[in-house]
This record gives sequence, C-alpha cells and structure tokens, in this order.
Amino acid sequence: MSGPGALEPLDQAIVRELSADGRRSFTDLAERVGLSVSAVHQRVRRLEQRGVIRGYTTRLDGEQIGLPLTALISLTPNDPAAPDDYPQRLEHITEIESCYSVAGDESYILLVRVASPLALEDLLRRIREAARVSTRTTVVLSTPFEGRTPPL
Amino acid sequence: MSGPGALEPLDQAIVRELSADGRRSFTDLAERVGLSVSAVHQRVRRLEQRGVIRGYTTRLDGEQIGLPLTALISLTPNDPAAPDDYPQRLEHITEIESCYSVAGDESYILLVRVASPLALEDLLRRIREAARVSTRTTVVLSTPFEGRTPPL
DNA sequence: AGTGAAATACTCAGTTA
DNA sequence: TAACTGAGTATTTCACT
Repeated sequence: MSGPGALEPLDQAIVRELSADGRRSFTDLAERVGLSVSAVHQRVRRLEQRGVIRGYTTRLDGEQIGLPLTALISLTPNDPAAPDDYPQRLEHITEIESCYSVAGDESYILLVRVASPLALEDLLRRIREAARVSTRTTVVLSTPFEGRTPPL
Repeated sequence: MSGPGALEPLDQAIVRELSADGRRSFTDLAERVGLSVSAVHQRVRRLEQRGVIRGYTTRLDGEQIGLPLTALISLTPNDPAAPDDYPQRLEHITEIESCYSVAGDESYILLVRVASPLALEDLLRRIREAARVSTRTTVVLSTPFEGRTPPL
C-alpha cells in the first residue's frame, strides 16, 4: 500500500508543478523535474489513477463570471436525531462549491458563490429546505488569495 | 468596459468546460462549443488576458500528498486599531491555501492544510505571531465535495 | 525509465465574412 | 471584429528496449 504520508520526491515535484500550473505540458514538466517526457507521462497517469491527482480545474474570477458574491454558510441540523445525509441532500445545489464536515458547534460549512444578495437569500432558503438545517452566513468581502499551491 | 455581470454564451461554454477539466485540449473544446480550434484558442487567450481565467490548477488528495488535516481558522485582531495588512503578513505562510476577508464577528477566515495536529499547533502559533491576531479553529473532519464547477 | 516514431494537438500566418 | 483555413512545429502517446 502506497498510502498516505509521503510522495516520492519526483512525484512531489510533478505534483507541485501541476498544482502551480495545471496546463503545464509534459515536455515542460520533464525539463523541470529532470526526467524524460515519457517517464513524466507515465508518472502523471499513475498519479491520476491512484487518485493523488483528482482532476484539473481553472481558477476563475468570480466577479467576471457573474458570481461576485461569495459566502460561508454554517449548517446546524434542525433534528439532531435525523440521519446524516446532508451532503447528498445538498449535492444538487450547484451554487455550493465546497462542503466541509466539521468538528465544533456546527455540522457543516459550505462555500458558495452567487450573483447577488437576492440570489443568496434564495439559496439559503433552498439549503434549509433541502437539508432541514438552520444556517449562519458569513459574507466574504474580499479574497486576498485563494487556492494556493500546498507546501509539498 | 466588458465588466462583470455576464459572459458571452461562447465564452461561458468555454469557461464551463475548462472549469470541469482544466486540461481539456483546444481541439476538444472546439468540438464541444462548436467553433474552430483557432477561434477557441483566441478566446481562451483573451479570457486569460482579461483575467476571467486566473490560471489552472490540479485538484489533489490531501491525504495522499501528506496533508491530511484541513482546518478553517477565524482571525480576530489583537489590536483593533492596527493597520489592516493581515493578508501581507500571512502571505508567506504556505500552509494557508485561501484567505477570505469577511463581514461578521471575525475579520478573516483562513483555509489551511497541514500534516498533523502538531503541525496545526505550530501553524497557529506562527499565524498569531505574524499577524497579531487571536484565532478560532474549526477542524475539518471530512470533505464531501470541494471545488466544484460554478453555475455558469 | 528511456528511445523513437506515429498520431494529435498547438500556434500563427493569411484570408474571409 | 470574429472566425476560418492551412501548414509548420510541438506535443502526446505507445510499443519496445
């Protein structure tokens, strides 16, 4: 089992490069990590298969794509005895970018992006109805930085 | 000014595709959005230049890269009269993946990834020292989903 | 992990609507 | 202004060493 804890130095380097620029070419990667193109290619494919690399995304400017309002929403179950299927109940709500199950006063924290305060109000209503929860919302005023490369 | 609010349908489609898979080829994109390869190429370059597309990243499995512990940290300034240069003071701390300035009781919320509880303890000490803040930490137990494609 | 070669894809002219 | 065509490069991908 090549489980958690560590990544080989070469895989580490590859993952770091791809994290910094997900569209880096194999040729480019090969030069940076000091391997042949095909060796890098093989390692990337293996990292994808192992699930170390879960996929590739694009960092978008919320304002420019028409979703200028970001918020963090804490969820508290209305019925503490209800089965914990909240993620399933929330999955279909596309405004929810991320869903974290957390320790502490609340059960879940969601990160959402919407077009306007009105859209946020509607989203909150849908979340409460879908998951039978009460919500506490923290509006994001600005995002100094986001999605930086992890310390590998 | 091609400001916020909306994106042309074609750009929208391109951005949606790239958000779902940041390594999609121009050829692939062209087919999906119904344009020639060079037209897509040009639009993507323009989206990058306009800052709609901020860059490309890789979704990584925290466990497998040796950073199994995620936490959300709320920051409250020790000296409310101090100048607000917190992001600058925190920028060099690479464990901080995202930094949000928020409305509400706290000033900032950070998303961090570390290797262990001990590493979290050390990180909190460094954050408090660097930014002169007190912290409230919420540990993430699991992540049902994260970084999903926004509703374009 | 590396080599080499075939298949794809990228990129940039110049051209057209 | 935006998109297309085509041709030369570059990259990806795979069988083999």
